[in-house]
Amino acid sequence: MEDMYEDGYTPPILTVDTVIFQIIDDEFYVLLIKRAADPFKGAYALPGGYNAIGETTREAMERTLLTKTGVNCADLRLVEQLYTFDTVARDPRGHAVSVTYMGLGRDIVPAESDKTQNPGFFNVRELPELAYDHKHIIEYAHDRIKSKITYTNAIFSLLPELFTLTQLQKAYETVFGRELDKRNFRKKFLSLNLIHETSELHRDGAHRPAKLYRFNKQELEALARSFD
Amino acid sequence: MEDMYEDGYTPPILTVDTVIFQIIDDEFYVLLIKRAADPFKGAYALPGGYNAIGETTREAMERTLLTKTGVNCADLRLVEQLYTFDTVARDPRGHAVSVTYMGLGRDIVPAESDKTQNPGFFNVRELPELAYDHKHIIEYAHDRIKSKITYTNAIFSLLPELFTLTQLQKAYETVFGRELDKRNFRKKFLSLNLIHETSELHRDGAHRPAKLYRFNKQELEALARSFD
DNA sequence: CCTTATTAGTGTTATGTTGACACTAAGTAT
DNA sequence: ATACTTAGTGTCAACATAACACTAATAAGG
Repeated sequence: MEDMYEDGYTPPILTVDTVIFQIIDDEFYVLLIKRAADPFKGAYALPGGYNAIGETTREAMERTLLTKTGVNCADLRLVEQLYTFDTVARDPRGHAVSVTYMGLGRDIVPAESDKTQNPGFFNVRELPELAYDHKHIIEYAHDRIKSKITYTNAIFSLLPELFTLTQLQKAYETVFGRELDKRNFRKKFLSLNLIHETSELHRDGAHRPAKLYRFNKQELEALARSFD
Repeated sequence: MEDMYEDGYTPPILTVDTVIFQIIDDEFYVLLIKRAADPFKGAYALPGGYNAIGETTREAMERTLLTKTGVNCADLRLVEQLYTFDTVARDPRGHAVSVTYMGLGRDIVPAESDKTQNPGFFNVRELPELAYDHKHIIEYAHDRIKSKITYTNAIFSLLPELFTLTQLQKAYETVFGRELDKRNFRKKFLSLNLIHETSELHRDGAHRPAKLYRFNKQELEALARSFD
């Protein structure tokens, strides 16, 4: 039992857990599953699972996300490792180590099927009871993205390719959970030179149409100045 | 071989690696060992090792640090997890996952003995050839602490309990690797209310003695405003 | 076509922060 | 007493932040 490796080394259990966020109707949502088995059977939890030998934690994350929620990691716009938690006793057999990831995207639709475990997006302001320390992990991820959008262009990952300045501001407000001043926001954000105006307009009802903008890059880049 | 766990799950190899920094003579140093065995026999590397079953990564870090360098984690002033690297092929038997930690302290002395592996502090500006991707991990850790001292009081961990403003400024300059303006530094840092003056003076040669200061807290706290 | 409703879009001012810059103060050594 | 060395201090200009209200452009409905 102990000599799987030649020198008698036995590693602990390794798992991954993933926090997928997206904005829906100007609210911030996180992807959860309902646990089908003990421990915490019937409770909600982050999608995750065991990290098998021979796969990277990133690969294990992509695999478990697809299996448990039907979400393809390639449809996410930004994925990054968050933190590694020792405190998650995922497995009744003993101590487990969980590497966590955060993923951001738009129009992500979990697939309901036999193999999936009732995946769905939940408003982060009204979370159900969560298994393990997953509430803590979600808060950690939320803090990370709040911080990240102040010194990078990470907000692109939550927006469509073409967007109005109002949509951009709303995305910030949704992540921050507070309102921002319209004129100050526009002045500051435009000075960062992360986006450029297009010739297209967004028509959306009985009012003046808004110019549509596009990010210069759809990859993460750090800002010269921080944003807030 | 595959059924150590009842359901056939076999975890990958789990290791920890630790980046210990301290300031010596106004230069920034990192703790390295000389590898006694292949792979990379004879090359320098971060202290680290296998994470056994039943211990947390933090416990594995403390254990391997003590074993390989004689440094007791309790003598460090600040320890935090950095990142988990999949890319460290520590083990020729295959893919390994390495959880890394950063530790900061002062007057840390590695112990030379049979069990230790030639531990010593190396100036981060003149590093020897390093095993694995440990150079990358050290740079990652260095970036982290550079950033951390701009929005927390983390610098306390590199200073003695009583210190002068000049020593404080030198500590920042050492971590940043660049010089700061004396008047602006003092004005800004004192406005953060992290430290208070004591009645003691530091006499150090044929010149005006300097007031000694003390941190209000010897624990990590975030700043209201960022510092730079 | 005119009115209304609705969101888009814009500038100024006061306050605070940053960054550049040079001299006096207090001690020791000779 | 003089020289030397590090400690300690203030101003000003440039820039960033935060508070704040009106006009512009369109669609819908009468």
